[in-house]
Amino acid sequence: MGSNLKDVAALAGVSVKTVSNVVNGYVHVSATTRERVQAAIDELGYRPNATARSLRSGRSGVLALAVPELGVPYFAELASLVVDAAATHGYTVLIDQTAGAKDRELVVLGGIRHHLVDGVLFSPLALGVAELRRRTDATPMVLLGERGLRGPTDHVGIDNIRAARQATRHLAERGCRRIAAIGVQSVGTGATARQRYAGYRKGLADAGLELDPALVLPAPRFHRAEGYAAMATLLELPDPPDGVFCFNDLLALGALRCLHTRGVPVPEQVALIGFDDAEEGSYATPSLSTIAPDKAAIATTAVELLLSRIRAGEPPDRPRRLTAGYALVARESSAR
Amino acid sequence: MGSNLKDVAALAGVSVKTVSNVVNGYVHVSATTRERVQAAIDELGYRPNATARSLRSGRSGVLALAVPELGVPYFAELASLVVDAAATHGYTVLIDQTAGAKDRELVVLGGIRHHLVDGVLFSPLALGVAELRRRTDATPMVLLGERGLRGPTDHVGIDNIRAARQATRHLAERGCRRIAAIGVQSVGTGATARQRYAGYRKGLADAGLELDPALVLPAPRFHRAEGYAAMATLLELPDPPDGVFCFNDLLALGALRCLHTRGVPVPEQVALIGFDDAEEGSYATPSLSTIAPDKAAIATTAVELLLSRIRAGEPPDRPRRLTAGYALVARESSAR
DNA sequence: GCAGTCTATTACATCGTTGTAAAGAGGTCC
DNA sequence: GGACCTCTTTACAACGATGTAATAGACTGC
Repeated sequence: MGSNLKDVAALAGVSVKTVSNVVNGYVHVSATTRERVQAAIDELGYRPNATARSLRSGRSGVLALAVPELGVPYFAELASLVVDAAATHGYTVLIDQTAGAKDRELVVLGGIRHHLVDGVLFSPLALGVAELRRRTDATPMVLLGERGLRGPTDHVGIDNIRAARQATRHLAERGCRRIAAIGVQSVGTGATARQRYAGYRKGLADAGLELDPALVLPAPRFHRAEGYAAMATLLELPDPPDGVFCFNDLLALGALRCLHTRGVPVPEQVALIGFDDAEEGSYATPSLSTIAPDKAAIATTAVELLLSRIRAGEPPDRPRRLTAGYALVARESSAR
Repeated sequence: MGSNLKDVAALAGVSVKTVSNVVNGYVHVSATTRERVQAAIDELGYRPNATARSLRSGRSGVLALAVPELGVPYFAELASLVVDAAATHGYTVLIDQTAGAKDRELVVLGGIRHHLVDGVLFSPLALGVAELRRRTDATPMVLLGERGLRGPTDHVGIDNIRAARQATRHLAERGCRRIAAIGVQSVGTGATARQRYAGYRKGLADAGLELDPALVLPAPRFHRAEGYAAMATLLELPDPPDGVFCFNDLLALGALRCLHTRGVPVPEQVALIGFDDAEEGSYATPSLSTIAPDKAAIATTAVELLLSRIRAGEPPDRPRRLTAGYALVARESSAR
């Protein structure tokens, strides 16, 4: 089965190039030779070697997607959409997991499978503008996530600050007066966390509320367990919160579980809002209010931007920063 | 930056092969040339072209993983583990989503990016033994999932029948007398669904319970919404169930949400058990009892089996079928 | 001084494909 | 009959890397 053009050519009694012409649908091939060649192809079960093609053409038809971890629903859903978006353009996607670790993110910057990948979609957690600026690899790259990163790189994301501000205001409008935040980060650059925190503070200000540092809790990895633990801490405060803005849905779901366990009614005593719109949240009880980024738009926009860069062939004169939409989805966890 | 060995060789004033020798750490290179070459490499920012290497060596260092959809936590978690397992062996993973559609699964069988992929991990939904037998592509392939498929292909999975039987018995032991099943499938071969259904019937028999066809509901895609709808149907029966075995956790979580909405206490009035052990289930309220397949074992075993086939280079004389472990995790949704 | 051994480096072919240029076959036109 | 087309097919080089075999040089030992 490991047949190549040469084998087919020998069997059909034609030159290698003629077989190649048949395979690629070149027009000036006589009907008889075409048939003969096709028969040989079928007999040998010939399949073109994508590696050789790629070496010849300089294009592999493969994109890389580097995310922290597929176990987090947001990244899994995003990956799913990216894979589909790439497929509509004839591209396949290679996945890299960084765990948000700086060393592994640097590997991504250095270049994954050099020349085997036409372009890179990268959702960094630990790296900042400085590292991005130092990048020398010429493979086109588009960042997913933080709109705020004023780096030299193309970028697609939503306006995190505005969305977080809106989420916070939503809780305030619902009547909350002590609004906590779960998810600030000191690790890495924590660009996402920082922006959502900034939005949170603006939202508080909008509502004329004071920032109480005791209500701001960290969560280095945005996992459920951290949300649970943070909520437990909040509930033990002398003056616990009546609303919580979690920087992603996993944190919110962890917090929700904690509230259930302690018998705290949601939303009556504590209202809750998350971020990401993981499908999971809409099936929780109570269903989870959240900020729903337009993930499909992010995926298709990012893929198209990346492909346009690949087609252009030259490094961008200046980075493009595209913004996708989002919506505040009010569900039961923040109902009045 | 698109430099190659030739450019480096020219700059260093040596032959192409010498540069290659330096890059590959060949021993018989004098210290002075090595230095000179290394300097040239650094100056040009040379990176080996993985495509060319791959053409030369016949190995790409890339595995393909074909799953129905990453949006389903089970496949996302599995993909995450597969990517990590592959990475420990220096391999990268390319992801293909089939949506469980027959035509797209056939594409996978036909070969993805022929020769650009060293091996394929495939979790088929629609295809059966007949199609697998017709496969002609020689790329090593390992199936993930259904242990029962008596096809010609290597395989890693858990004993679905036994696990499902145990789950059903678990509900019976808890006192349930009318145990429903959600998740039978008529689409495709539905091997997973069929096996879990078989286990369900055996479990009923073990407990001396009769099978009531009204309690067996379909779910073509194993999604939350289907679980919700099926549960709604069950609750409208004149004689509704007191226990439900859902063929995966998403169905169970959908069912759970439905029960909450109708005010049915879980597990007091209806007990619930799922399958897959999605992390989500352990944070639901009540937390979800489930069958927990050893996903890490499945991923590492499958990757290692696949790599051994790749190393061997020849098609297997006869397929290997490896079985990973699982555990029944009893949580609140089936507490006494 | 010369065979023999070892090191360092090189030219060349090759992996499978396709672009380029050119050659052969057949026909038309004046 | 020769110039000039068009259509079909071909040989060759190239993409970037590495294995093979060969070369040149340095050193050993007698």
